[in-house]
Amino acid sequence: MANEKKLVQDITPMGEDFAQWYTDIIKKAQLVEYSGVKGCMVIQPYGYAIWENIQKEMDRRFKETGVENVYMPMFIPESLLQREKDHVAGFAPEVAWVTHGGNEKLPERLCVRPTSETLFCEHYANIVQSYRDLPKLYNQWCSVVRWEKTTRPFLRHMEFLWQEGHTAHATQEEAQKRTIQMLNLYADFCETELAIPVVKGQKTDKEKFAGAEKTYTIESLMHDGKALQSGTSHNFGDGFAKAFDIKYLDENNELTYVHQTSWGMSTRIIGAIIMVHGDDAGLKLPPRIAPIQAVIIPVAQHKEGVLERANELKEQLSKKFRVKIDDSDKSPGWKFSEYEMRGVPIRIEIGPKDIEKNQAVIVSRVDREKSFVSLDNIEEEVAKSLEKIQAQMLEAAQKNRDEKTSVAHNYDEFKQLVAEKGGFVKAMWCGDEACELKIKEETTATSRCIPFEQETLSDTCVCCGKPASKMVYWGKAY
RNA sequence: CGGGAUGUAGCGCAGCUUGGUAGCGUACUUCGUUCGGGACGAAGGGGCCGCAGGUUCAAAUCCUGUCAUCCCGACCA
Repeated sequence: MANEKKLVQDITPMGEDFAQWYTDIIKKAQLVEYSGVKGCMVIQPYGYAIWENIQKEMDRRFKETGVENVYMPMFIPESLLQREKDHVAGFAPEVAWVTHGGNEKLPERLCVRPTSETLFCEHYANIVQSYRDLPKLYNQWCSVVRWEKTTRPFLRHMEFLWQEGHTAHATQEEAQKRTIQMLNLYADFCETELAIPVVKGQKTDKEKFAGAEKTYTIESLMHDGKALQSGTSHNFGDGFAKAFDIKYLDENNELTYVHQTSWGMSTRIIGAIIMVHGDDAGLKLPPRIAPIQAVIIPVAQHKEGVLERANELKEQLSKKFRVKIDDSDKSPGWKFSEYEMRGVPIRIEIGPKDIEKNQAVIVSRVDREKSFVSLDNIEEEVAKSLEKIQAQMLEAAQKNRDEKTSVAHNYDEFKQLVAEKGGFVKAMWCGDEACELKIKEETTATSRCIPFEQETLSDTCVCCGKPASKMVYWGKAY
């Protein structure tokens, strides 16, 4: 359709004010509502349904690799949190403390979990005795609390939902293998299910997780050129095992420390879905996780037989797809715009003219392209259309990311790219944290990751000019 | 936590300069006509103006404080 005019009022155009566009969409599409609790948001049914679909598929993938779900307490005694030095230093500034039970002051205060490494470690120390007990591949779906200074829907809540996987292995090799396996799982999940292309790589020491030996990340790029860390996977080596005394007897009857990993993805990823795919008409949800994959809009529904046929169609399609029918007495035009704004991948129009011809009209959210399909093979047509949309969305996101990825050969070029173009800037780095700090200080860009796919852009660090062997993705981030 | 902005009906806003007890658009309810890209008419319902103090005969309006939200930094998934 050539009709490009803005149908939905009150959504600030992206180009005008991206941040406002983001909040407008979240409010208009009813994903999140602010609550009376500072920094905590109400995730509304439509937003939560996206999370449920993400959970369902991710959980399936975890279990396929042998992971089991567990549930840990939400409180951590202060003494337990203190056990690993780097870990507590990293999280202490942002934990919430419980000091009273009823009217009585607690002998030891409890923190509300900001993450559960310490609890898993304590548990593993209890249950791991022999190499036969390993590996332990646990995951939990829960919420965690971090006392953030500022919050934004999905991107930063004081309490947020996530999954945290925690594994214990006999050897460092095995732990490393699992760390990378989960990173790859996240990356594949993002690309296949969410149509979000990611860059896989390792975090620099400055950016790595508190207590980790190595932190890996998948980084995605939003429509405004800012990066978003979309999932992480850490290898702890035996650092936590030593702090928590997690030992097992190996085949040679020798006491050995376990090697651990942890990995997580949060509701923040929903923010990525919005910012990677959305446009000025509203949300655009990847078919695979869209709560409603197809909405049926009866046209001239007061005419005889229309609603009946539309409902039949709904029944038929519901066996294979997530389908909604809107038979409210709003005008068809209103419904068209509404479901576009809410990101529903396809709309099916069915009216008297269609019924006469035994057809329906399928309209894609991606390009508003209309196709007339016979009711006899509509299931196949819907399936085909959803698949096509999923592919188109990934392609568009890839194109956007590629266009916003550039190479800086020297510092002037680097500064200019970060300031004027944004996006990912690829540049060589000497490995010295001082350069990272200087770059952040002067450009506000941070090192996003040292990608697995390395290129040699030059022999010298873009910042200090000393010899460099690592190519790094830099960018402003959420 | 620093700098800036904004809080008036579900949402978007006007009114504030010059105090006199609240209005517009949209959404909502009912009825009728409509229905293939946000339909039209008529009649209704809804707000002690973020909150708490103060000044005043009188405060949405002036003053102080506080809270929340947004933007830019710092911190972080």
